[in-house]
Amino acid sequence: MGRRTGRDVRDLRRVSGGSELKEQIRAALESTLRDLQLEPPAQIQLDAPRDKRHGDLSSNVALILARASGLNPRALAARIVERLQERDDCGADVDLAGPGFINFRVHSSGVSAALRELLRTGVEVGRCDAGAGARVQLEFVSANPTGPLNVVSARAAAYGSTLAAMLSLCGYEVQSEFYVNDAGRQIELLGASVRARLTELRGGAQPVPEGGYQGDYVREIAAAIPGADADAWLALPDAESDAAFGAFAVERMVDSQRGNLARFGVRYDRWFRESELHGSDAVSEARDELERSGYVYERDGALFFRSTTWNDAKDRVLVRSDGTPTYFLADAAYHRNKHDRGFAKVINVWGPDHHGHIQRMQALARAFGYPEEWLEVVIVQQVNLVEGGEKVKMSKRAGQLITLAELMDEVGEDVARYFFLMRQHASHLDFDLDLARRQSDENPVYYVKYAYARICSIIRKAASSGLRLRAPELEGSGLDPGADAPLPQAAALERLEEPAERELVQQLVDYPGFVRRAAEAREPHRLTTYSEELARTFHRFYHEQRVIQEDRDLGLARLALCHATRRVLASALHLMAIEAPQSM
RNA sequence: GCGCCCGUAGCUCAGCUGGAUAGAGCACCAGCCUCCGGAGCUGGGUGUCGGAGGUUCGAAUCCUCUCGGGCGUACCA
Repeated sequence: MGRRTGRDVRDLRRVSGGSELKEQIRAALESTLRDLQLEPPAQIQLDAPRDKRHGDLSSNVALILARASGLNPRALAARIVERLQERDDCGADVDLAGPGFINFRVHSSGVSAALRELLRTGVEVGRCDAGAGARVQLEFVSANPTGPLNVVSARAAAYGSTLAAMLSLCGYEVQSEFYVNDAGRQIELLGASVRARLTELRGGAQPVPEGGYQGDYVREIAAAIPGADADAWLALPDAESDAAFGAFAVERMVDSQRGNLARFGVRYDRWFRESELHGSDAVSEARDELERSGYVYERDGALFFRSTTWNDAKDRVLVRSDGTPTYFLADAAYHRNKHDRGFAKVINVWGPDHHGHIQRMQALARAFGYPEEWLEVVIVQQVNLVEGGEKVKMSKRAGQLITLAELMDEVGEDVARYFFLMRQHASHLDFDLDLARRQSDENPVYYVKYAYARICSIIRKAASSGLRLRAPELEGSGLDPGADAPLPQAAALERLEEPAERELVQQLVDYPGFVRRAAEAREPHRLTTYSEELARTFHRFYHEQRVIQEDRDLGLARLALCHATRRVLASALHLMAIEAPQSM
């Protein structure tokens, strides 16, 4: 898989992203520009304006080309509009507005054709081939197996799993991975802590070591050790004993983390053990390769990596003066391993405490000779739980952590996922526990779910009064797939002319491109915004127009609109791993 | 000190990689159920987009500086 330049990506977008309608207008516009002896810009901007009065699509070409053409933007736009109006291949009414925008109001035949296209695309709305099968690895959470998952890990889990689903829908071959740090000093400490608690359980007295783990879960682990094993491990010399207890504890913790993540709707393609690297030659190979690269030197008996070559604040230690490898070297080996596995791109989702590590990691990738865009690091910012208007104090040492499991017990999986996804990942998140607990209209998750349930209800109701459409994706869903009535022809859908209907159609048609842009920007939170807006438009449509009514053709057209909305909402909720309820 | 992130309505935040009069929710007020689900809809008002420069037809968005807040800055992981 070769490097993909920005240009390649743009070209792909044009092929796969835009609706036919948009491409038709784009083509007409390009051709008009050539008629006027103007070179069309590399990428003609043609977007839906915020304000509906400006039409369905709007282009800024006149503003862009004004300088080159020697005309002021408005005059140039006027000439372009004039030419466009003479053509009949545009499928839209054209007019000039503002400082030189060219606005298109798509004919209703075009709108209905777009809707029909969406309804015909099969079960997977929003699927496109922007990724062209490129292999992407997405690593997220990767919390140490030394304690339960906290809320930042939970946020990263919601973020990462949703992004993975989005990329996958956009044609990338995604592998999700959890890196388990099951080696090193922290594991020894965990083992020693468990051993201390076990001794305590047996009536002895042994303090938890300096810097060890204090939480109750350590006692629980100790209590779960089979007696015979415990006897044997206690008899070992200290270092080996710690290691034995540590290994047991790690397995317990990983199982628990895996279980909680699964409950949270997150499953990984692979759980990668750091110990796997140490057990093979991977670590020493990474070290050798770095030494060959020449970006390595020895000082004070330790081996340093010259990461300052790539703007890191200081050089980093690879091997300590006592001869033991650092976590950083293991990480080097890990990323080398990722590269060897053939990923075209690797995305690491890290917590806020790791943002200082980005430079050195990028430096490593550079030293290994990987392309600049190969490694992408995303930081998911911290989470404040807010209750009664105040931040909940969380102290790791006192064991007063709110865990993912507790959060799910408290507010439910769907609410938790949605709340974590509501905010941009780079922003600190205030998680309002009071609001999250409320199962009411104030809680935005239910707003979206309610819209979905309402649509399902309408579909049921319509079927019982003889109004039904063929909708194969509803097989086995409990909703009537209505095998007898085919999808209305575009002509029938043309009757969807009310403002609420047109707006709904346009939001629906925009969905595939929206998902793709959100995926490429690594911003899954946009799905929540989109879902809420779509739900709002649907509710308005529902209040303004009746689906089930005398005029059967109009009823079928509106029912088709309901089906399309249902599919898109289902897709968005599915990407977020949130249940779409048929009733609530 | 250095680095990263964030400053948008009273509060919590959107703003889809530069577009037209900056938008939602919450909170407050007033309306809407003989009718497909009222967990809904409709109206009512809020802004020096932290500040100052710059880039250009056009800036919340890009660049520089600056002021606040947060986090990070281990031969820990």
